Amino acid sequence: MLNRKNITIKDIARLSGVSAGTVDRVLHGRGRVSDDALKKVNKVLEEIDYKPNLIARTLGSNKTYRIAALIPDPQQDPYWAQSQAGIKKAENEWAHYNVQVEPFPFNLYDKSSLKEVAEAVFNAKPDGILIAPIFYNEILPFFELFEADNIPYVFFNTNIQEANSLSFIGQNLYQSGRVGAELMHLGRYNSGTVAILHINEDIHNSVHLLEKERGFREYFKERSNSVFEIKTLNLGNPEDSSFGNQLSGILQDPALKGIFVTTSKGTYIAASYLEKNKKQDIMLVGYDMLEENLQYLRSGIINFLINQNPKRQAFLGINYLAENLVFKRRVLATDLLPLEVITRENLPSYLDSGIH
Amino acid sequence: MLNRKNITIKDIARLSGVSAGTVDRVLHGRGRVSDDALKKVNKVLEEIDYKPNLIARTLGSNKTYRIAALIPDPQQDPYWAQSQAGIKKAENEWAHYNVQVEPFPFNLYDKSSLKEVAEAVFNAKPDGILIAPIFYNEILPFFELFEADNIPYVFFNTNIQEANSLSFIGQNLYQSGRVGAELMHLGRYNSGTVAILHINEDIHNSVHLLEKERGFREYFKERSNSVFEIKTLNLGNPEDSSFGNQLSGILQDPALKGIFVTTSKGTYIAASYLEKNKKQDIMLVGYDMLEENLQYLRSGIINFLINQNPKRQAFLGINYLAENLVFKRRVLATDLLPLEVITRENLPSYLDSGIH
DNA sequence: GTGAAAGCGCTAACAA
DNA sequence: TTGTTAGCGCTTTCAC
Repeated sequence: MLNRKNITIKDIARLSGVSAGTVDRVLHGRGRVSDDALKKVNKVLEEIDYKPNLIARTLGSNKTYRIAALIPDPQQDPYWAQSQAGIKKAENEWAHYNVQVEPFPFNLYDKSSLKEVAEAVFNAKPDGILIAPIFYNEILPFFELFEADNIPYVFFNTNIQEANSLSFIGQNLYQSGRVGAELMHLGRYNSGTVAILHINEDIHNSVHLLEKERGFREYFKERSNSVFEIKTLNLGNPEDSSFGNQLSGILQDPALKGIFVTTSKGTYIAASYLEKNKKQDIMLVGYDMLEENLQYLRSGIINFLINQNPKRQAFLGINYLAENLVFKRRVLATDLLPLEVITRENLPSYLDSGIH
Repeated sequence: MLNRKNITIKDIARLSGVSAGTVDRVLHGRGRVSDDALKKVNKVLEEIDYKPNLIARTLGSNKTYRIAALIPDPQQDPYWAQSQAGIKKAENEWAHYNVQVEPFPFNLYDKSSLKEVAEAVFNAKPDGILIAPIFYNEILPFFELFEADNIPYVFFNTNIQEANSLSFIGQNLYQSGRVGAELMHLGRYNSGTVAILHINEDIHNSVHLLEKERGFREYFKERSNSVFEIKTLNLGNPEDSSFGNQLSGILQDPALKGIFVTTSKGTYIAASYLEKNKKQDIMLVGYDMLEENLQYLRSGIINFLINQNPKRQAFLGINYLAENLVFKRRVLATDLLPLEVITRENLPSYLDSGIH
């Protein structure tokens, strides 16, 4: 266990015949440095393996970083509540490094709200921004503003390719649909009807849902030996009067063998209808570990949940921003999280482990 | 975004009318402090919410921590190679805090090797120890020694209840067997023979394997509607001449519908036999994302892998030790990781994500 | 027992 | 353009 002493700025200063202050200036490109000094320092830097002591750096600079979190109001949806939990967790872990996170919640059901709140974020001049950019048109104009101010921003949940985000954390939606199909395919049936349900009170993520549908359909297209008929149903707000009728309608189809629900809230809504109609033998595959979904998973109404891991997504989002700010570290451009399959039997292990 | 300045040791010193040094002595119980001073400081501490600045602490103390990692030789087994990868990852992350990890590999196939290496660990007087305590009798006597030296140790992979380890990271093996059974149950069959295969060249973990078997059997016992006959087969070293015969033997059973293999290496060995014998329709459920297993998962020979996540187990083990040493943080006593289900379709997402 | 003071490695303000 | 200096908050040594 050799304990080679680390190289410090002082060492570099001594070796290159300048002062620590000058070395600091060279290292950070701040301030005017003479060509001569620059050369001398760079020469030394090339020869040795200098790793700045980040602990000392944060202590010395004594700076606090403020991150703004622009996400849908957690109170409006359990899915987004989990995101918020991830943000809180990350904030706790970074508190040592003087990183603070301020939430800027917007109304999930009112696009203009995103605009207003984004405006507020911009005015707050944070050091970094975490965004769930679910309303494309509303958020788009702000990216230029953020970039003009040199404020790094990270996306999670939804990606916007055209923007210059520091990184994106989410899942491969197409592949997610394929996993849904695979799980459905595991059931005992090889023919009949399978329904894809978009229960979509928040219309924002229709692109999301279509990607999942595409993956789902393509999986079956590749398998000629299974002769499912795949139907898509777009259901709107569960409060609407037509909603119940439509849903009950398809449940009457005697050929119906399985349902793939593309949203997390939709999953337990569909489950409740299955239960009400005593449809025990229909495979139900849906999304996310919402409390309601877990109940139905335990009771066997839901067969599989695909975990989109909203908590971890947001957690990683803050992490990436913080690492970039504190450690000036270049971070992953795209982080696609694993498509976790939750079943009745492995559910307890997911709940027990501290990760989720 | 209120920026309440943090309370420092100086503040406490001023408020209680003593010096910073004395406050430090009180906080850490080091050194002799007069009753009077003790009272004054404690009074202030009770009234305010003091959170030590851990960054400053590590910088100030300028101490380096050495962690010894006592694990099977990674070169002998791909499973343990993954553990080592986790250790390396953790070491990198903690390098800032002057935490170093030194590997102490022992021979997986020679119990006495563990003894020797443990001896070497003890002599190295590390600040913390990560152990995969797979040979019970050999490692047991060392715990007293470690404790006498006040060296915290953390288990992963295998737990030893009687020892006073700081924590244990692993999985619930019984539940893991249940998940295996559940996945098997998802197949298209409801009757026939299902084989549990213990392919166990390293006899050490027989307890492990029996726990998995127990879970597997109990799952089916709870379901009277499925009439599988469950057979257990203990196979030894794949190099042995009898091995191939035994394995081929059960594959001849026309009633055989599925195989549950309880070890990671055993999984691809069983898969290779299925492939050789062109047994396409037999469900194969096994363990871990070894490269060989992934091939068979992709080609459809293996249906499911349960991920024991050796990399993450070891990673967390170092994390827990480091947090305990650096931050004096009390850590989770038992961390049972999620029982991740890997399928052909979600595999890419597991490989892409940086976690695994 | 206790306070003063130096130091951890880096940053940043200030003279020069 | 540069070196010096005074911190950041805590630990640790060393007189008293």
